[in-house]
Amino acid sequence: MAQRKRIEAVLSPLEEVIMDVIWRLGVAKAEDVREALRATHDLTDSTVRTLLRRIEAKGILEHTTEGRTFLYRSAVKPADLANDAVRRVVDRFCEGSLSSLLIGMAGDRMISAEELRGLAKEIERAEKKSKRSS
Amino acid sequence: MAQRKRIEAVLSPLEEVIMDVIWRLGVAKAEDVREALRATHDLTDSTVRTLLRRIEAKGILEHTTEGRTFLYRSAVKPADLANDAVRRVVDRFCEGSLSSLLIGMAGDRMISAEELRGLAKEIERAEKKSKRSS
DNA sequence: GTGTACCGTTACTGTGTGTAACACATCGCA
DNA sequence: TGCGATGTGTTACACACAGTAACGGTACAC
Repeated sequence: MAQRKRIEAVLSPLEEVIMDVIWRLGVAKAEDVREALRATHDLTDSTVRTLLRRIEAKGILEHTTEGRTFLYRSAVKPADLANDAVRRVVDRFCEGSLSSLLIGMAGDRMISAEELRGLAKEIERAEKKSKRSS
Repeated sequence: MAQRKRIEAVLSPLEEVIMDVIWRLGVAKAEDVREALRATHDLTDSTVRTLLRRIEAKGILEHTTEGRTFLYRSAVKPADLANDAVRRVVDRFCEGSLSSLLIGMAGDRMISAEELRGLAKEIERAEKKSKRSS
């Protein structure tokens, strides 16, 4: 598995909404984003562009150009952001122990013993496959 | 297991530091907190009190009085905060699926298949115990 | 009754976020 | 070749929140 990118940047709520659009579309120009959000957020073209630029400055987006038009795409996977966010949570509240967090989530019915076993199996399969191919 | 409290409030970095102190001490008055942080944060009495009041306003702290003195204690467990934080992350980045998050963390070497199995066992034990006692 | 310990009110500064106007460049077409 | 449309960059403003704290009131202890 490729070495994951470590992400410190935190996205503001609206920036996250924009990233959702990008992840859904894969590639998008400013106007695409604006269009996708029209129903929920009535932003001007200018606003959307500012947001896109800010997100890019944080290293979460990148763009290429097609003619004069910027094509934005995500520089990171959503799972990467999730991972780092969880890592921060674990470090802060669980003395770095992911286990204690999971146990808490089980008590909270967010996950069950069966699910964990299923995941373990799945992870092993993935590990074996990557070992064979390396 | 008692019904967990659902927490929306987000703590600022410094507020989190203060909560760390409270969790460690169990109960603390303003001066205790100030003392505990003296090495790392040189805050005035006034500042500490403002922070304590703000955290209490968020529902994370509560206090009783002993004479004229406020005794602060946490209204929530650290694990509860962690849980809600993770829930937010999962909702935002993993379409609500905790499994996909865990798989990502496995790829990231934050957790292994063996650990998941161990946790599954532990959780089952905890579940059985709580069933017997109910 | 005065100093001291404790709390409440108020507020200032800096930074981040949402929002956008306006200016500049370029392309296609009349 | 000049003009509207399209696309981007610069700059900025209002608001909220975080960190910080001064100041003023109240009550207890001696």
